[in-house]
Amino acid sequence: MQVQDLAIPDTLRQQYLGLGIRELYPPQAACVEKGLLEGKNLLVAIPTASGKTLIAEMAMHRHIAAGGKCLYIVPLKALASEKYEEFGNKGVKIGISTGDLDRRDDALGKNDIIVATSEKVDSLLRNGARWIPEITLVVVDEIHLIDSPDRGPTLEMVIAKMRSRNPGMQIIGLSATIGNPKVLAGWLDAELVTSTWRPVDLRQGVFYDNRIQFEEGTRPIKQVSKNYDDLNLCLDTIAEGGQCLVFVSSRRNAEAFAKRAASAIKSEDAALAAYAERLLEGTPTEMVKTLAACVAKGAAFHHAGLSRKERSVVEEAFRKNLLKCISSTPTLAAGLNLPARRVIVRDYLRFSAGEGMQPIPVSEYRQMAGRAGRPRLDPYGEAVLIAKEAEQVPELFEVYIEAEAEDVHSRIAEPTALYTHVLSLVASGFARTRSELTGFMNRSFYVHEHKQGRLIHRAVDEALQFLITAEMVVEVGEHIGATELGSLVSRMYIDPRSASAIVSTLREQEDYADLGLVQLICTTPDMPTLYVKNADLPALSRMLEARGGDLWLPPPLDDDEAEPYYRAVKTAMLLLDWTDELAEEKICERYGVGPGDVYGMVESINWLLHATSQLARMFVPKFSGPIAECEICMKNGIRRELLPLVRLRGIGRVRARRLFNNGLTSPDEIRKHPKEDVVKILGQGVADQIFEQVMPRHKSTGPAAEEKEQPAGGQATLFRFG
DNA sequence: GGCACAGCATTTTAGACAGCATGTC
DNA sequence: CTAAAATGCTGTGCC
Repeated sequence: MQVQDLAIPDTLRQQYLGLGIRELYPPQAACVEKGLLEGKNLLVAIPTASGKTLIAEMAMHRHIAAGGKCLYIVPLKALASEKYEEFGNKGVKIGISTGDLDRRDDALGKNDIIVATSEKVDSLLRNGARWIPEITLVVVDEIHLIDSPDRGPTLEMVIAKMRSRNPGMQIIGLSATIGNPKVLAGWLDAELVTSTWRPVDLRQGVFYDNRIQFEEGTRPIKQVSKNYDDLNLCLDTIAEGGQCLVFVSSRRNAEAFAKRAASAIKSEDAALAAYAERLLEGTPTEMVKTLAACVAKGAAFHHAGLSRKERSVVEEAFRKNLLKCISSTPTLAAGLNLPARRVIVRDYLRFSAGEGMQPIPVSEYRQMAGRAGRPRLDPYGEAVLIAKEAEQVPELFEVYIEAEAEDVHSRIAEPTALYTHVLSLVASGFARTRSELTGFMNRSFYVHEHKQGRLIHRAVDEALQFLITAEMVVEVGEHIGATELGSLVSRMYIDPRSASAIVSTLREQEDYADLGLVQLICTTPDMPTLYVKNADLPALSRMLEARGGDLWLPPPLDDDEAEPYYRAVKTAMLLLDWTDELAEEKICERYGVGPGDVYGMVESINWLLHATSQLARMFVPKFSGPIAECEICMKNGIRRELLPLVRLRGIGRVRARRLFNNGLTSPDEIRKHPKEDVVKILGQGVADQIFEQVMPRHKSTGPAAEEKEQPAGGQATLFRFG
């Protein structure tokens, strides 16, 4: 099918022709034939990198040309940014909305395409974003993630809510190949497009005894290292001029492989040295030093312990073909598009708590294998599994290479997933009575899949009962509605169980304590917690001994609850070290984590502290002041004594500390000192900025310091009935 | 008695969404 | 419950 003949806007056609795209890939053509450009719903279940983006883009431009608006839903923040870039510069307005990147609500609605994560879309629906009814096309990327136990229910609910709100809208689901695409397509009232076609030839094989056995023929691999097959496979691709991605099961494995690869590759490139230098800026942690040493020699590792900056350095250097090899945990498999000539799936067993070592699912193998082969750059891609015994060779072929993809199932019948979604349906007006609630759930993928909803209706009742007991929902005759608390919890996007635990524990306390507060939040299901090692136990007991009085939750008597308790306490300790201004590298060392973990944890607690301070304002006003202070301390990573200083614009944790240690402990104090003192500490520019704020020039406006201050009392206008 | 070290036993183990309101070194 | 690598611990040999 020729681009020339497509019913797409002419500007887009010219763009494509300009890029040398004249003919559609077969799966793309199939989509057009099934009514992609005529508003038909579509489920496109095709392999990674076979042109899904173009399919979505053509449909979106059609809608925009007809005055419509499009919503593109992605599973990861990193993917949102990637799609934002891809869709940009083509004559339409793109907006992006994730937890940390956001145009304001109303301005967001001015865009033609809005890219957002599924949770953010859910949140926008809960908060009543005004542009939602204008959406005429929803594209759901990686729609098979509806099967994910933790995040799948949100995706399912978002799809159901959007379709319920905008009944005439077109929906396009983009999926990896799955076992039961017809069932999913049936739920979406969609035409189904499946295909195994790929733009770059993918050769899949198993390595054993110094050769790769492909489906057709074998390929010998030179044995450079005696002990490490994975390294030999990697060096083989490099010798041939390709790059290599190695997927392993743990961070430690990823780092160990990168070290080995680095000392075997030994690149000496000035550009690589510059990247390594960039990593070492500031005071690097041990992990970053290791990473920089590897990068300098042409290899790197990639896992969630890396901060965003570190990740982007690695990704960029790999894209520029400077890095020859990355060893990675699953971060890279699911995340952004970073293809390589050869993908080595070294560890296909992964530890899982309570279940021991588990084989990874076929879908995950496919996702990793799909990274092999860069379109237009590599002649072919290779995905290689490593066998340790001869018998494993046919087994791996059977279990992964020739296996059918798994079926996709609804995960929405999990009672724990339903608390938040039932509350949201009630609070945002999707269900005003029990029968409306049942009616909504009857249109879920779960009921479509199982042809009956006994289990789910029971789970919904259970969730509703919890919400009524927790005073988030009230039932008056026929009518069910959200209370002020329920509405707030739904809009803050926290788990009702978290909110309930926070409110009831706050109410029980006589006195405020940072430790108790942070401990409480770390115990909620919304907070990720650190793993507790045996070696941590002495330090934890010492802490419980010394500061037990400040804890708000006593140690459990039951052994089963000991682990989550210790995890929460350890996490709380890390966060208190952060507000105690302990240097990042010390925190990483003390808790055995990477910079990325620290940021992740701080980000989570900030979100929950914000929610907690809103809850406290409403229900436990005596704590609302100190909690709001704790929130600012956590956001900046400072002790309480610096609070007055960070209220000034341009002052963060470092500058505030420098001022404080020089005796300038508050804006008032600064005003009393000669300006030269501040210039000496922070330099001319910053000093100017500070004095502008500290010295009131107009009586009417007052100093900026006061404007930034938050009101401590209740703000009735913040809340409205749902 | 004290130290170095081989060899066996034990420990440890992936990832990442959300609020809010804009500016740190 | 399944693996594999790093770290911890014990015991031996030697001075």
